[in-house]
Amino acid sequence: MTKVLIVDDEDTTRNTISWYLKKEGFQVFTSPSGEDALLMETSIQPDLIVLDIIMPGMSGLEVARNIPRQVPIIFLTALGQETDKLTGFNLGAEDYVTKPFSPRELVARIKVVLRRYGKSPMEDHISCPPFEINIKARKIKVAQTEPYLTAKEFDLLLFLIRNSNTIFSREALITNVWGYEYDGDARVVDTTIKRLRHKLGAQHRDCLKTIRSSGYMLEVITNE
Amino acid sequence: MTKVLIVDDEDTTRNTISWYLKKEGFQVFTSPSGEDALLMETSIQPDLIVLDIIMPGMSGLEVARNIPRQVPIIFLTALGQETDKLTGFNLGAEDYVTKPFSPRELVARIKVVLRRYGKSPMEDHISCPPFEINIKARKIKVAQTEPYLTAKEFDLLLFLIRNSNTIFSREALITNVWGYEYDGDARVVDTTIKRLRHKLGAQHRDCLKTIRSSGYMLEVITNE
DNA sequence: TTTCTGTGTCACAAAAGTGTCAAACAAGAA
DNA sequence: TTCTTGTTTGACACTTTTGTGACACAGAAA
Repeated sequence: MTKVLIVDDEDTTRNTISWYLKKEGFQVFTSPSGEDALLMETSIQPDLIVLDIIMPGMSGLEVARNIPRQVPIIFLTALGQETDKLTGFNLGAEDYVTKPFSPRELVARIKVVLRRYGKSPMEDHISCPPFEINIKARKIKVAQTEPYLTAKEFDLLLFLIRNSNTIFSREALITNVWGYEYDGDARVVDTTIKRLRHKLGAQHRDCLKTIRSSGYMLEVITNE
Repeated sequence: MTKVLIVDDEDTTRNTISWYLKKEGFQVFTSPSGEDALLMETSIQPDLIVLDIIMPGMSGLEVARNIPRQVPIIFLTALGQETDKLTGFNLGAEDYVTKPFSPRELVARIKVVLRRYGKSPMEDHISCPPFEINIKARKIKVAQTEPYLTAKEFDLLLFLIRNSNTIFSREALITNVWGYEYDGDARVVDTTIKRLRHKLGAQHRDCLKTIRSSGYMLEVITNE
């Protein structure tokens, strides 16, 4: 699974790119600030970073300077900031995209850079009986049925499937599925789990285990 | 099991951080004062310390200065104490978090620092015949069976397995399993042991030895 | 605009876990 | 044996945690 981290202070930009990349089967992480991005970088270890240069607080260039690891970066920049371009390439930038840009173009460039780095193409299908997930289409098949899941439901289930047979506290699920900055009641998880169980039907609702006073877990049969 | 020591004079701060960390599977110790913290540090040998700078009595910086061992420290500081920041980094601070802070952010930073130090939050499997413990799923296998254990039962058994063939007094078990702050009858241990024995069944209930007027011990065969 | 869908919050009911207690019981000392 | 001390156990009350339906609200769609 190829991980891409998007750093930009504008919500719309983040969301747009994120949406297009998810559709292509990437695992997407976003951060609205350079400071947070640095933290996330270490823990996520993304395969590529899309980095806005102009941000309040720490600039994209500073972020790039402070990343210890060698990771390809694509900078987003306003029209005609030629000096930045030079600095950026010195910092190991792989590419530049000038705002405003077409998301499709950005996705294409991301793919090019990843290919250059020998990253395997993104996964687009996961099989984890009884689940079959088509990531690009964001569709899930359980045994014969193909229940309709909303965005959050899908994300949560996908995360649990990727990490099956592991307990996650509500907090952990919040940070992994709802995201870093989400601040709200952790019991949304309960509600979403409930909705998922309902949609999975009597047959498979039991895959979603409650581990009392610890959290939730997706249990699937492992044939060791 | 990764140990984190939290030092802060405010009860709420201590408790909040503690709660979030425990949810993530860390073993948490807390201290309301710098003096105590120093004592605890030597006996506990935590993997990371979260240290408030401003405290009555000994300040966080002094504490840091007096810790002989090399251990990563994350300082908590009030907004804009820039001078402190410098001093702290000289004392080997790994990170700074400015109060007020989001607990989720702090947890994320703690994980980053621990990763940098090559510590992961949890091991995931223990084998100690006839016991097999899957920590990620909080499941325990005894010979063929897989008895359902409640949270406390699991914690107690896990502790005893980790420290098998060692006698613990009820008080010791209370502080290690129930936690420092627990104040209640130490005889809960008796009840929990009883419930465990019941669930282990006739085959293995004898692993849980009673050492009259000393405490309890888990006895397993060691083949040296 | 109005309508519809997805998402989060809340309050309450139901379920499950935990601690306390007292009586019955065992071990060891005198 | 008998006494004393410490342990086992079941019952019960109480607390915590979870499930669920109803509702509010925002943003997309019509």
